[in-house]
Amino acid sequence: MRQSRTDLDDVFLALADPTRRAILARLAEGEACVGELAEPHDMSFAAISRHVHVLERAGLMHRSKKGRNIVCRFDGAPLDEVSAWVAHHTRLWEQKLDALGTFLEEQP
Amino acid sequence: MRQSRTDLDDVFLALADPTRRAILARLAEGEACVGELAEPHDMSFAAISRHVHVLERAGLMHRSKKGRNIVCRFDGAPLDEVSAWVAHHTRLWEQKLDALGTFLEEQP
DNA sequence: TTCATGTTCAACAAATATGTTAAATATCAT
DNA sequence: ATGATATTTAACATATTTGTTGAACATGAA
Repeated sequence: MRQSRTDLDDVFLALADPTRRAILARLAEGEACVGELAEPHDMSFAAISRHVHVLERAGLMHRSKKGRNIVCRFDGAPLDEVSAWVAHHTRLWEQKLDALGTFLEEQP
Repeated sequence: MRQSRTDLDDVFLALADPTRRAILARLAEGEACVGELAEPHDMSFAAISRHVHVLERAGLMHRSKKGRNIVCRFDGAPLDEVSAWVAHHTRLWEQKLDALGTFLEEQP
């Protein structure tokens, strides 16, 4: 029944969880392996591993093997789409508000 | 087990659905009642009504009664938080990339 | 080889999301 | 009052998320 997920769906969905945003915040500071990402969280390793997959599905990070670690690297590219969506709609809204204000001012 | 939802969770979650983004896009053009919002969607009225509630919970729109209609109005305020989060992390990431580039250039 | 480490995967449980239909509620028009 | 219109709510089904634990796998070290 559900429409297939778009890229933007995946990105917004990935960002809609505080643990995942924390992981991304950590990765924005520099690369880290899954173990390091898990460390600050009171949650099983496996759970973090899955959060990492959700972030990867959204394109917000990439993994690469390095010895027995998996190194994770932030990728901000999908955030551009988010920015664009938000900016576009914010602008539309503000224009409508301005138009309304002008209209009200012009009324006697 | 689940941590309580934050404002940002609600906003991102609300945005993570194409139907809801379409509703918001429509509202950014100007206010509309629930029936008008439902019209373009091949989905039951009740389903749209619930999407509207999700958007309202996120603070992205407000409802007010007008006769037998419920008028919905866009509110872009929560998008500022989204913008701020995205901008902050994009900036961090770019700084790290720049720093890495500089480091690589300085290597023999 | 053997053992510890880092990570994923499978199986499961509980919570949440998403949609449906039908009944309930409120308002406007006759 | 009666009936049509606009919206919500309840009851239900299904799918998805999110977490847990324990087994599986790959790699590096002894």
